[in-house]
Amino acid sequence: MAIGRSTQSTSQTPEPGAARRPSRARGIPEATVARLPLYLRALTALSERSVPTVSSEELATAAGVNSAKLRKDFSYLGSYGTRGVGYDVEYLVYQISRELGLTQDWPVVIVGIGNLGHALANYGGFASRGFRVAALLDADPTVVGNSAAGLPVRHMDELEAIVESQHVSIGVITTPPGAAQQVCDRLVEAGVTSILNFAPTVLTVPDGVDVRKVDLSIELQILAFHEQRKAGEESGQGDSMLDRAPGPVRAAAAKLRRAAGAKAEPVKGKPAKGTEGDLSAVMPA
Amino acid sequence: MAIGRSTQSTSQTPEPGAARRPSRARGIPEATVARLPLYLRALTALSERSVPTVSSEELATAAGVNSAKLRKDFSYLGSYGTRGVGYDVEYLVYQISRELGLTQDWPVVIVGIGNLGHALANYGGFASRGFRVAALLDADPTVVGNSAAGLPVRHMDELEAIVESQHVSIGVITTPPGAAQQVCDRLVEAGVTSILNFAPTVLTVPDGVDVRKVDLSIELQILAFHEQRKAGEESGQGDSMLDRAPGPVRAAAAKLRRAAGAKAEPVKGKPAKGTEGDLSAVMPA
DNA sequence: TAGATTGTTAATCGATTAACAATC
DNA sequence: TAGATTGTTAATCGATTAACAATC
Repeated sequence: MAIGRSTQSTSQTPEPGAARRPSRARGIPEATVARLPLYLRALTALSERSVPTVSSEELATAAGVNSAKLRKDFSYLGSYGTRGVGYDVEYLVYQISRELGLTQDWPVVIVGIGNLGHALANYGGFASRGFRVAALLDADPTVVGNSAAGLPVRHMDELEAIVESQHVSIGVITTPPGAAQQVCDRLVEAGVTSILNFAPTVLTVPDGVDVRKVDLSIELQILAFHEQRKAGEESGQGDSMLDRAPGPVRAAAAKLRRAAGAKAEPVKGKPAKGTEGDLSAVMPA
Repeated sequence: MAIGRSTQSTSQTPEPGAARRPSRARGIPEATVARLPLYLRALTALSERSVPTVSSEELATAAGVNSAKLRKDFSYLGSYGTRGVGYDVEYLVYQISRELGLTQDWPVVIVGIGNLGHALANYGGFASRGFRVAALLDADPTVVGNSAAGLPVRHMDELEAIVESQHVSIGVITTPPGAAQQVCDRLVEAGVTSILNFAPTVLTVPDGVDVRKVDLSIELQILAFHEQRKAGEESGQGDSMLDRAPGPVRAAAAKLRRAAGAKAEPVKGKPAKGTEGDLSAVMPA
């Protein structure tokens, strides 16, 4: 591990764990920042319907949060509402946009134009909120030159020149996991200071660089956890007696299993739901 | 809002806001559950390199968290380590897999086979961890019948039959935003109880249904917020004097602006970085 | 003025972290 | 035994929430 580099997993919403990230900027908590885009989206929809004002209760419902939280969040931005009336939709759209930095244009490069990179290049929500695809980049000569979303795919060699000439500060990584760190290093070296990582890789970046990650596999695993819990509750089946045994018994069993050099192998291809994990691979006979 | 339905935004990591979600299952905090997949990924990499044991410090580094947090997380699962030695890699892979429900197979349907649905269907990480694509579905007749990732795209009409016959409990929504709620309703009605939503829509689901969302646009906006802050710090430029003014002054200005019927319009197409938001649209002359 | 709704307070809850006793 | 490392404790920090005074 290089000194002065933080492994900023800097993942989802709060995660104040990420060591050196200044958890609040100008006093706005991370959790609030993460909700501002939700409010903005709901407000934009109201704006399109020409709704002039909205109460915290209505807006909270539209954004999927509770109104106390919303009012608290807005209180960090300032006093933008009117007691007894609510919030001016247009005005709040502007204030939140400004707070999020969306009143300026953010050129973005996407590196790795496989299926996912292609999908992102075509993603409408990209352009709609101040983000502009400055370039699509790939290392594969058979992909370079193709066009995606009306833009040519350019070779990685051009990365530095593009980042510098177009003042790109945000990079999106959609490469295979093996290439992600290397691409990240080049982006950072070229001057990118914010990275959105779709590769299932923990990126190491210098201080001052923000990394957020989007990880399909992790999301599914979290759902599976809750799904399993639901199934267990409803059928009454759950862990084996042994796994529910009190600490000492369990520890002794663990020792046995380790001593046996147990090789764990998740069971695959079994019918779903109501299937117990096959313990035979790790349980002593 | 229908009674008995919760708008479970149930977004990223902690978000204990989500009203009725039982925030811990068998005592495992949500924040810990969300990190288990990270540990599992790091452990799997060690396993592939045939590393027999790992310390909390090493594993924490590989997963991008600190070791105190990792040990605390593992303490919720049980006592699976050996003091003075560390953790048995294979054994821990198995225990975490089991905890996450990955020792069983989870059939998944993907609804909406545009660019993103296509990308997900091809996503390797899908199959690798107990998730199996049971079907790809789309409402568009010109898409139905195409094949993606070796599977035929089937018509939405088949949704209910597929969910029931294959015991699908997890659905992935990659439709346009306008169709998402309707698709969600059908999935839930058919028996799906976990939904991963890629559409930028707040989904309303009955109690007992988990929703997680992945939202590219939100991630980029959060990055933009921090990026703007960095730019402001380094150049000393930031808000206008007025916007930094103390409460009462700001409130008075707000009132003026509202009275003027200000129309906010984010400024687009401007050169990036170092551009101030154009306030002319919302500021009184 | 009376009703409505914000902005803030204070209590509660959950997550993080450092430190260290337990123990391999 | 001595060194290493876990599992747990307790303090701290940040986020959520209900309630209500301020005020439109």
